[in-house]
Amino acid sequence: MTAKPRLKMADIARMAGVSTSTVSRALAGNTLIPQPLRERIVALALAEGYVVNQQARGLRLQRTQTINVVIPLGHDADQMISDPFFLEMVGRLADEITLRGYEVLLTKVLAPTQGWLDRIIQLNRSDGLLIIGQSNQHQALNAVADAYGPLVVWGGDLPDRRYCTVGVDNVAGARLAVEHLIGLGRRRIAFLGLPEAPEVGLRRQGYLGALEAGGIAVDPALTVPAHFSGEPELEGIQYLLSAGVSLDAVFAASDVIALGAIRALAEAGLRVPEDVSVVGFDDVTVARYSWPPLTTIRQDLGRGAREMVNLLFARINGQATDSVFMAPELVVRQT
Amino acid sequence: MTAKPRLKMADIARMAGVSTSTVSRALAGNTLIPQPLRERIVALALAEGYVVNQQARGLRLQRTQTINVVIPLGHDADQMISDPFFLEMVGRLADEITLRGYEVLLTKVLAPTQGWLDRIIQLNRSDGLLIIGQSNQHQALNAVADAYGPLVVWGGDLPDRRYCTVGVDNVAGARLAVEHLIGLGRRRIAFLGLPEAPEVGLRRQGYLGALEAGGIAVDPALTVPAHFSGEPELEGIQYLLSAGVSLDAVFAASDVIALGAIRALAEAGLRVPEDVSVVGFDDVTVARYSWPPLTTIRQDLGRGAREMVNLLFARINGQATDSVFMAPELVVRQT
DNA sequence: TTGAAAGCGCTAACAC
DNA sequence: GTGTTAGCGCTTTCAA
Repeated sequence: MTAKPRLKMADIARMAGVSTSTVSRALAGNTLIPQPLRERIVALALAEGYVVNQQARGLRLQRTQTINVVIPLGHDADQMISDPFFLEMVGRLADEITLRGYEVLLTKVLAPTQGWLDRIIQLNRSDGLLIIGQSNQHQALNAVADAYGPLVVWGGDLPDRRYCTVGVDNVAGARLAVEHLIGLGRRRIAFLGLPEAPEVGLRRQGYLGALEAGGIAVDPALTVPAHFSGEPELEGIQYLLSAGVSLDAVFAASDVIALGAIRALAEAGLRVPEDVSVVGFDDVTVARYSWPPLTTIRQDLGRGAREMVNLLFARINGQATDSVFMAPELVVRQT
Repeated sequence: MTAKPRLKMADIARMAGVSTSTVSRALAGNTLIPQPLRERIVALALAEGYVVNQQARGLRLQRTQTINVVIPLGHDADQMISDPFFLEMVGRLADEITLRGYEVLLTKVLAPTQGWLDRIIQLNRSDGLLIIGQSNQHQALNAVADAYGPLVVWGGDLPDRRYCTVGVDNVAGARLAVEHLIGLGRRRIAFLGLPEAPEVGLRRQGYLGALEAGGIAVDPALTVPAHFSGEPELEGIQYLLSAGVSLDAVFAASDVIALGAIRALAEAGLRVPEDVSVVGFDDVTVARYSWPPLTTIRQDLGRGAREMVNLLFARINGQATDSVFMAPELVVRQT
């Protein structure tokens, strides 16, 4: 293995018998350089496998051609992003960013500490920030948004929000879900999810609103704080069942929680949807693959990612942008 | 929104009444600077929210403190990485890389063209490459590995492989799966997967080997090229069923394909596992959440990611490394 | 049309 | 101990 030294622009310049200025201009497609020479230099670079060093270029130009996708993990103690929703979002964002000729820097912030956002910005590693989920960092986001423009957040519409946000109308989505369950004749509807997470909190608001509108009294025993991912959501339902709480429906704050619940119900000998109806939230890919296929509230991830990236690039160009909250959609499948 | 100018080291130096050299040394924890002064400078930087500009630092130091996670998409026409296996791998790698104080640059290569790997290297955006999946780039990887050290690939053990690889013994895994099915008394075992993908090809080898060892004649009609992700895998099984091919078991090259198959079987009125047994490959998170829970071949993603990152850092430090192929494990659940 | 030279923000060899 | 200075690889102003 002979580590061959990397080429620099000066090498190409020497080979071509011109200065680095000329190479730089030629590679940038500058029409000051006559086309034949330009093409000769471009061909030479290609043949030698030379590409401009982005680190040096970035320092000079004061930009990085990179977007930082950040996942703050304030609630989730476990180190992993295991929720497929986050993972799919990362994939979609990466597609959109790549499409625009930018690179993706992926950052997970395990325990957001004072100044974490400032730090990321000062590091000068990206031209803009895409934050997936507000976690428990609503105030930190507000504080930074006043002084730093190129920032777009995926999340819910919280009061006093001053940062540009893309998301779904969580309250409306939850209402859709619970109204559907009520329409099915269900009355004992459990809510599974950690309400401290902003979006889950909004979904719980929608749940409570729909119950009230349906004339159903809220039973606090039917709310179980389930984690966003991992195994613990199994325990949520198991806890309810072992406590002897009767229920005929479950509204879960995420599809993963819903799938866990279905499994726990099945293990307890309850049939879905005959004995208990279940509705999830997200319409993650696996919701379609589970059996029975999961009824859920669809968030259009593809569109969400596109909106986020569009807004971010607008903001990078100094434009002001509004937030976008998309209408959620009930996808009735078989649970 | 007042875009406040970013601080540079010179600003901190002025505030502290010292030179930038001193600040640089202090921030680096250099003991040449007396501890009180060092602490004063560190405190000042913290108070001002100053962090060293990584772009400038990287140029000077000739390193980026960044690992490039690359996903070559040679087979899959669709732009998305939708297979949860890839997505989970990205998450795990990100965890391991972050743990070591490095950043993650995520790159998807949609249609790998001549010289794509050289280009990534010449871009100088990372200190090492982690390639997820060989796709159809075995030769390109071999070619580059001779001259570029810090490169580790997730994939199968192909002949003539010269690059450092981490993966699972795909042949053994497939054998495990098919032996299990044979042990269940199954004889008409279908194989679902695109054999052009290297790992799938190896899994098919194991499938054929196990059939032979079990004294079962191979029926070519039972091999259906199913895509790695997306909906098309549904069609695979549907095609078989509509063609009137009888089968009593399915070995799928991935869990996603297996889940699609289960759904197609259910829609055709066939019960899993009563009428048809199904075994997947990967043990992706959702394999546990599906109902019935999927029997599958487990690849230890956590360990795999750890091995890849460890090997990569060893190689960054100039060490030679061996490849690692882990023993797969049959996880018997209910299909 | 092309090249020389300055400078992006940082680190470290060298001088004091 | 601390500061001066050179230079990492590039782009672009300025001069020719």
